[in-house]
Amino acid sequence: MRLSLLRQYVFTRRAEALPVHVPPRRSVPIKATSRGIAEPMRASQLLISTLKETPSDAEVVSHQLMLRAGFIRRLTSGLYTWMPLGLRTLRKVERIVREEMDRSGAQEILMPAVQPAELWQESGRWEQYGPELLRVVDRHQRDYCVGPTHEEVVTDLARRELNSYKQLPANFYQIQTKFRDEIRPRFGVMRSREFIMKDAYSFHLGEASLKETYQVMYDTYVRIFTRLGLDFRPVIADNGSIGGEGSHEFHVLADSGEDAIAFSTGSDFAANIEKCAALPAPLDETPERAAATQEMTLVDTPNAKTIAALVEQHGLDIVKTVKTLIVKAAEGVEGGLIALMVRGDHELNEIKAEHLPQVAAPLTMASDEEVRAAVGAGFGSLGPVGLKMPIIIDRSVALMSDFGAGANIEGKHHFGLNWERDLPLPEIADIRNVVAGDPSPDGQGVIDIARGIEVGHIFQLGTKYSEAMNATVLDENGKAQPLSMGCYGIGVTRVVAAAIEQGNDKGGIVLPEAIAPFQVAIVPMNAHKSVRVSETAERIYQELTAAGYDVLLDDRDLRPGNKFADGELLGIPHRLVIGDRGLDNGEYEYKGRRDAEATMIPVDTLMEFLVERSTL
RNA sequence: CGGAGUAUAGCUCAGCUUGGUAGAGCGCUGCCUUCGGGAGGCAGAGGUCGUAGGUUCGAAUCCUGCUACUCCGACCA
Repeated sequence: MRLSLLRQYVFTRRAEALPVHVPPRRSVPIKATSRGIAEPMRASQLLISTLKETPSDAEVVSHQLMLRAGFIRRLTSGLYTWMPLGLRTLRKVERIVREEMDRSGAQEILMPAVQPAELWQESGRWEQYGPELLRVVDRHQRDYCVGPTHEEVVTDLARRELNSYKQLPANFYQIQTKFRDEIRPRFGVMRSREFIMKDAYSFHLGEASLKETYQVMYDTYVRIFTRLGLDFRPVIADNGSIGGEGSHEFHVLADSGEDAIAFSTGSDFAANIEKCAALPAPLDETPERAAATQEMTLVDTPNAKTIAALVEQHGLDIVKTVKTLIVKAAEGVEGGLIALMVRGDHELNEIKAEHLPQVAAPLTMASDEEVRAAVGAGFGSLGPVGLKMPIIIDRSVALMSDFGAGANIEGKHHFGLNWERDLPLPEIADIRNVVAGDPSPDGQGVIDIARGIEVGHIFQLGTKYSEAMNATVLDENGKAQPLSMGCYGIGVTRVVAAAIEQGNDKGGIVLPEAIAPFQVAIVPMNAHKSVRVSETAERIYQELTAAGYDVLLDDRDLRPGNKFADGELLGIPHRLVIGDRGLDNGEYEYKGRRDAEATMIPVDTLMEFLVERSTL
């Protein structure tokens, strides 16, 4: 179509659609700063929908504050509108991600959000993925899904476009809306159904090249999260069925995080607790079982149904007690049940347990009735002695001596138990969560536990998709070889929530300068009366904007208290108050978002002062 | 999917037990006053009480179905 025709068409359509409403001309034109953010910048022209009260359905701080600050509004469960203020922050996150991805040599593309079922059938995930995959049917009754991830599409792209080893390695990324039909969306944008993700996919001939790019992406992620101003940690993750060492998660540290991560106080080691190996004993203890010193006794413990009660009522050291948990066994195990034992002060790691071949996946605890039918006693009286089912004990349980356990008789426990004397030593496995103080699996230092929000994940996929979808290139010998793949994700929308989860106080949001909706808020005092104030505020605003700062001029007709409160709630790092009082002394008032007190700064030092205080 | 709960004004909630025709605070509109930490006064707008049915002379209130949302659990890069 000729451009002139197109113009005419567009013009006509526009004229039809918008015949009446002509938006008022802005007094200052919209423009782009050096950061590329187009700015409405005058508060009176911006939708600043702040709430004084906390909406009742928001559970975590970041969600509460994002609603109160007018960053987001909920449409329905798991779906959110990004309001002007929130979008500014989101765009800044995207921008940093994009800049660093580009710097790493990755190429940006944009794939469709809606994907044909055929590709997913080819990879086998149409069946595997389950109800989290939102499936839709078009008018021709063809099946599609709304993409939760893009391995299939990108592998399809690669098999069409990549033919030769000479085109490799290649890394493609996009920043795009995904949809996962989460069973239970929660915490606002932290676990929503629709979200924005940066996902990258690299293609290689051979492992070495993959590992090289993987390392580049690891370094790129460190740069990204550092620039975002977040307290984060790369954490070893498990590759599951694919195997290998090639997976890291990036976690933002926050108490409300959904994941527990174990890290060493003596090295860089960090792992998701789900996957962190638990060594049998602390380093300063002998990893051998102490000799038996007590006789096995049968004790009446009618009121001791829990470990805590047992310890309380019978003076047992908690590390001399064991928990016996009965779960459904994998098919083929006689009786259908299996017992798992961990020390009284430890917790079963359900992921590890589920991976045991004898245990049914998903892990299912046996009901009280099932246990009574099989054992003759209920929860609280279970133990290994005479138990007629397979038993698997944790490594640390194997090292116990003189310990107490339920006797499989209602209201009775055995004390003074010893393996290989009173009962045979069962199969041993690592089935517990590591706890603070455990030795680090890398042999250096001890484990400490922190909570984290997973904001990034990098992964060496290998040839899983390329083989399933027949994506090959010719190598130097003219032979077709399957592509090795890596994939690298960052939850962009989740990053915003995580940043707020990490940065907040009574006043509201405290964002790093790199991603705050504005860097500087200018609050003129009494601007409607003092021409001097309003003109000065206007001038500073122009100067700072020209200098590349992202500035909000709060020209709203509100009382100062409202503006101060809003500025804090929004998390704007720098605040300048322009008032007659200060101007009489040749000063502006400055307050950093984290500062307890405001400081007066001489008018002519403003620029240097801001440069010094700015973290960008 | 299992368990629990909620649904009344834009937001936070009261009213429901014991049925009698709709309330508060905040927010919003106008006017006045005020202007350095979410001011004050006056006047207003705004609700088919989630929805469908039932009981009743009469239902926000009692009963039943449905829907939406929230929380706990199982699930999950």
